[in-house]
Amino acid sequence: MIEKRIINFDLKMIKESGQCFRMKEISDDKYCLVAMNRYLEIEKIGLEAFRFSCSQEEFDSVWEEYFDLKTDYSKFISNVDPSDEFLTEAVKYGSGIRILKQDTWEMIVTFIISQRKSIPSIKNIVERLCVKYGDEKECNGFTYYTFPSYQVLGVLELKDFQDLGMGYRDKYILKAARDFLYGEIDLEYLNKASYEDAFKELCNLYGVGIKVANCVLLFGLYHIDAFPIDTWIERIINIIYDGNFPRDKYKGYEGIIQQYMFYYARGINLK
DNA sequence: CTCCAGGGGCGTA
DNA sequence: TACGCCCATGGA
Repeated sequence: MIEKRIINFDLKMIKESGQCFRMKEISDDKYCLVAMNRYLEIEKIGLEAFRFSCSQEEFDSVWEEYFDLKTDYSKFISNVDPSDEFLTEAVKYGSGIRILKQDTWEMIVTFIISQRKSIPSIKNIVERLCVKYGDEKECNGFTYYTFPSYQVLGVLELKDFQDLGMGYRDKYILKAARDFLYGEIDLEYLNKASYEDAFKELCNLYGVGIKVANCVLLFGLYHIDAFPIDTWIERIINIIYDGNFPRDKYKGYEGIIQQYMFYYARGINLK
């Protein structure tokens, strides 16, 4: 157990921001997640104070980077064009959001699953996949399941996915797992590649298009200039920005701006 | 280029 | 109990 003081960090906002699917609310001020083959609980114990259920060493080596805690998000918020009422409200509304640096393989599979799915549905499928093919682990008496590796998924057959509810996406995931397993695509390369190179490589995967590739780039590879356009963002651009969002104003970190927009639009149920 | 399947759960009425 | 929609993509 360690305690940290962190600003622009809201567990509920991060959980609801649609970038991660394995974070759960235990109570109003307490959340847990399974990520990076570990289980973590975080409790809000004061205005800007949090208690992490891990050692200082684990925090330093895993979670500080995972939650992007070295980045000052207040500068993204204060740089918003004040004449842009929607975005000004959006960053206020989602001021505790952070872009997580999640496992690349997990992001590929998760966002393949996400296509044409609602967030609750995505969570259910991911959980079933982990329970069935992840490793069972235990932390302080709590049993959890890690996200299955491509080594595990790549040797399965299509029928092994059928009771998980992923529908036609099963063939995409099996093919992706085999591509990694047989070295058709390389995680090390993806991690080091530029935005453009990683984008091209991701789009070569069967079932990965522009939207999913940008989600992997943003939520897994921390290319914060990636700007995924889903139905919500498309709706915002059309309704609020008359079909043209001024990305240039936020060049280099438009992915973070995108996340505020997404979270706000969903929160107010923009129609 | 356009159109549409594909599987199934979730939210709204 | 219906029915539209869902953080899209591949293939015709």
